[in-house]
Amino acid sequence: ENKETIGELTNRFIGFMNEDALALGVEKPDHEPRATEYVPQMLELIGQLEANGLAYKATDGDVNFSVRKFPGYGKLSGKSLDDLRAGERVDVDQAKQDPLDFVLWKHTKEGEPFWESPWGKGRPGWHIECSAMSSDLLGKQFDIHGGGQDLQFPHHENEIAQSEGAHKCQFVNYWMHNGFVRVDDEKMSKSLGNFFSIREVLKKYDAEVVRFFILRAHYRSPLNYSDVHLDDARQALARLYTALKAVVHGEEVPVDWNEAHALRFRQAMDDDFNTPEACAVLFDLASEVNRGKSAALAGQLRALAGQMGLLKRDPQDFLQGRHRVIPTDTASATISFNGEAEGAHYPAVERIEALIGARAVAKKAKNFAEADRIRSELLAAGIALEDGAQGTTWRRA
RNA sequence: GGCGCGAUAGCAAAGCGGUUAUGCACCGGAUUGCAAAUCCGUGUAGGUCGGUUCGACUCCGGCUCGCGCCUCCA
Repeated sequence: ENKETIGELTNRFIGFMNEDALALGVEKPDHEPRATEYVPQMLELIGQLEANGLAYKATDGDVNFSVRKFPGYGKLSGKSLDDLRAGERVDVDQAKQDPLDFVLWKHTKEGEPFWESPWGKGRPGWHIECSAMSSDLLGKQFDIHGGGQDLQFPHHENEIAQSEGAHKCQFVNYWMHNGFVRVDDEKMSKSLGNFFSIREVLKKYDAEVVRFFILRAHYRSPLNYSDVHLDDARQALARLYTALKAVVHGEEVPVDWNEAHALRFRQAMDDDFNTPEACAVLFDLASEVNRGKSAALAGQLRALAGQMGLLKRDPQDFLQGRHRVIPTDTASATISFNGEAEGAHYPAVERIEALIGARAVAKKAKNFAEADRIRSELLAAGIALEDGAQGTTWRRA
């Protein structure tokens, strides 16, 4: 519609995705394969499946995988071929030998992109892409394969059938399926109109708050998104940063893995990535930091949180809402305090500091009415003051 | 209908066959000029019906409710 080529369009959206991931503190993968660059490997895999008697060319020109000929079919999702109701919602393709057979190679259709192949011009089926790319980059057998729980069947089941059917060895050692994001307890979907993107959320909420919100729940659980929950996460994360702020702990130190909290933390993370339990350890540690003002424990708190990509910033920057990373339409940009949350208007830092100074003068003169008036004025503007031994500090309320 | 996952206090969310999860919110106290932050303390749990057990939120079974998949595409 907008005259972009397929390559330009996909590159544009890959760029957006990378910006969002960067903002959330997601580390870059070692490989970011693209299906279109792996067609030769896919053809090789399909050829191997044909040689092993698991693939056939159907009357319509498609090359299909024959699920009945692969003994383990259904082992991941616990489905039985005889119980599945093919054609329940969509008419069964008559060219298939079995209704549940899936396409490895689609014959070309007018106006669609195509590649040459031993089975004629066409394009790959969805499932074969993943089998070809993963075995090429990670080997015929590898440890962990992840994905949304909706992909377990048929996609991951089909990946297993293809990969094990071609290579004759176990495909994946562990499967990890994550729960869905819901909005106000409804499934996020375009038809419900409750669909929004990461970058829209990041206009309103700090990326680290979003990251922390996700880590507070187990990856397999459904994640119910709502502003109330994001606000809750922000308050909780502020407690951790406040503990760091209260104790001077100098340079960043590595995790002391022999220390009690670290042992609990590691145990939780080793148990199917129990990040909620790991977060609980961080809060216990924060309480101890607050009690004992121990620089060593504060360093440990920051180091352990860093394992999950948290608490990496200067505490004041977080508490005062500075230096947020917000994706833009062009490139990621670090913005400062005044470009803050959509629709909110906070006073300039100079203004805040001037008012704090004026309040200090009033307090010294025992003019508490004026001091309280200034504090109220700032609070109404979303700025909370805290009087400590080292003077008054401020943060976003 | 089949297969799978889930149901925890006001909200969110874990572990665990008997002993405080944790966070937010709330309440009492300390601290503070008053607050905030922090500390100390209290309270509020485990859908429902049965079973196993000396003892069940935790194990087993039924039921109810919710979610995913059972489909072309991705």
